[in-house]
Amino acid sequence: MHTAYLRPVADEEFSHSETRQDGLSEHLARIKDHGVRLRFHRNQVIAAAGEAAAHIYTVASGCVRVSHHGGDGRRHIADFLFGGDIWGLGDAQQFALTAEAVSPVTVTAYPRIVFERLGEGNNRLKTEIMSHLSEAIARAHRHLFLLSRLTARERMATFLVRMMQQSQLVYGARLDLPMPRRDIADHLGLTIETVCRALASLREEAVIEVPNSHLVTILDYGALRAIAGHPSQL
Amino acid sequence: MHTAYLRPVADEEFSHSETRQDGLSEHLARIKDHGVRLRFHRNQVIAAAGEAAAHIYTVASGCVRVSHHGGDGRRHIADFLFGGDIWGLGDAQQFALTAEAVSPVTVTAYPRIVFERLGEGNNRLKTEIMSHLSEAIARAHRHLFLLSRLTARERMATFLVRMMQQSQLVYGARLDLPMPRRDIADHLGLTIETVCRALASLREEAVIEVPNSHLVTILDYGALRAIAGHPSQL
DNA sequence: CGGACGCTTGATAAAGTTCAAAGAGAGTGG
DNA sequence: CCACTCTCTTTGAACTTTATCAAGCGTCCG
Repeated sequence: MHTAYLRPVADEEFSHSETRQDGLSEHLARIKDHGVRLRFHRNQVIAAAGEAAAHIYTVASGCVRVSHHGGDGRRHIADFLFGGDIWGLGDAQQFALTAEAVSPVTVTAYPRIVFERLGEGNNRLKTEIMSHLSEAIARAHRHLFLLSRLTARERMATFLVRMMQQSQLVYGARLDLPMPRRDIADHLGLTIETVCRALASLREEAVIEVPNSHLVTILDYGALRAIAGHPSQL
Repeated sequence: MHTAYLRPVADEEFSHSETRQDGLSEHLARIKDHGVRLRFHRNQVIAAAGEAAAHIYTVASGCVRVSHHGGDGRRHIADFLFGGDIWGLGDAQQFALTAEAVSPVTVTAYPRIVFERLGEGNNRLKTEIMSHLSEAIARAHRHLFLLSRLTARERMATFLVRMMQQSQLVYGARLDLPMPRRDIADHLGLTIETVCRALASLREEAVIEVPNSHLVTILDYGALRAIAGHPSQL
């Protein structure tokens, strides 16, 4: 029996101590008076690709997808963000990707200009940003390998393991997937149908259960990790 | 007739004014006495994944592939580096990826510790590094879309356009591809055979010529770009 | 000249996509 | 509260793209 993935329910008030935490939140706390709290409905655009990158965002609650839209309807979701995740760092003048609400979302938007002023002469902050960007690169590279070389089953298993590791939405062995199948498909470079079949395949082998479409119960975490493959891919 | 891609032959001595240039080279010039020039044969490992990230590298000449090796022989090449490109920035203690020589390569290795000392209190340098990392993220995201949603032909066309834009190895409309088909395949998430067939398909439509396996002549750059698709993918 | 290696092309197979249809769930209005 | 509708999910069947297997070719180098 694996228990390493057991996690308590995350209280709203704890959301800033959550996943993918770098030391940036303490810096943001210093300009919290400039932060504006915004709410978005499901599928609402938080910031569009091409738009002037005027703000930096932190996700307070909910799930955000960050995606690239090709001209002809083809789409790729680069990442899902959850409570505590930061987005919009980096020095691009315009956003390269679009951020949309997967579920009802609350974000805090900090004017970039204030953040940059905070960074001037603040070496520790710049180091933290570099660290954040480095981690983003490492994540992207792991995903490149997934898209380049893993089978549909392996991608699905890897995705579930990643969600287990980083999501605040784990209750025991139950994993909440707030995003629809289409989003998972566009994240893993598959179609909706293949995502369904990959889940069905894992279900048939008693690795997971799928009580409903937004919930997955992990029955055999070891098997799931084994299917996902090399640890460096997670 | 398109001429925008015409470029002079790059002289060895000009290689530091080449592709993907950020403002980092001037900073490196200040610690050039600490730089060690190293030569590598084809397929020699310059730095392996997992190895302590003790140095930062700049490519003086030749072509380097940066790759991720899955346990079972599956491989993905995240990027190809050419003269002037810098590699090893970011704050990871170990390299996440392996760098190998595609062709005979000359690199300059700077001890990371010296570089970091240079960065202490040097805000401009840190800003440059952030900029470099941001660009690396943007590149990775474009490649995620390629792997996720483009067909073999589209990937090949995109690859050729990218190489045209960034390579120093363009002589008129002739493009030198120093890497073997296997490397291209592992970069594009395809097999060797599919790379061959994609090239053959472009050749049959008179978009390119392939005088020999390391040389491609671009006959119709406009068509190539059209096949590659949305500009944001390049 | 011979052998090794990399490239190309062909035939077959497999994985995943597309098309189609049916079922499940959530929200809405009567 | 129920019926209705809309959206999302699931499964099946046919098809397409790409991978795999196999053979032949060219070229580079000893």
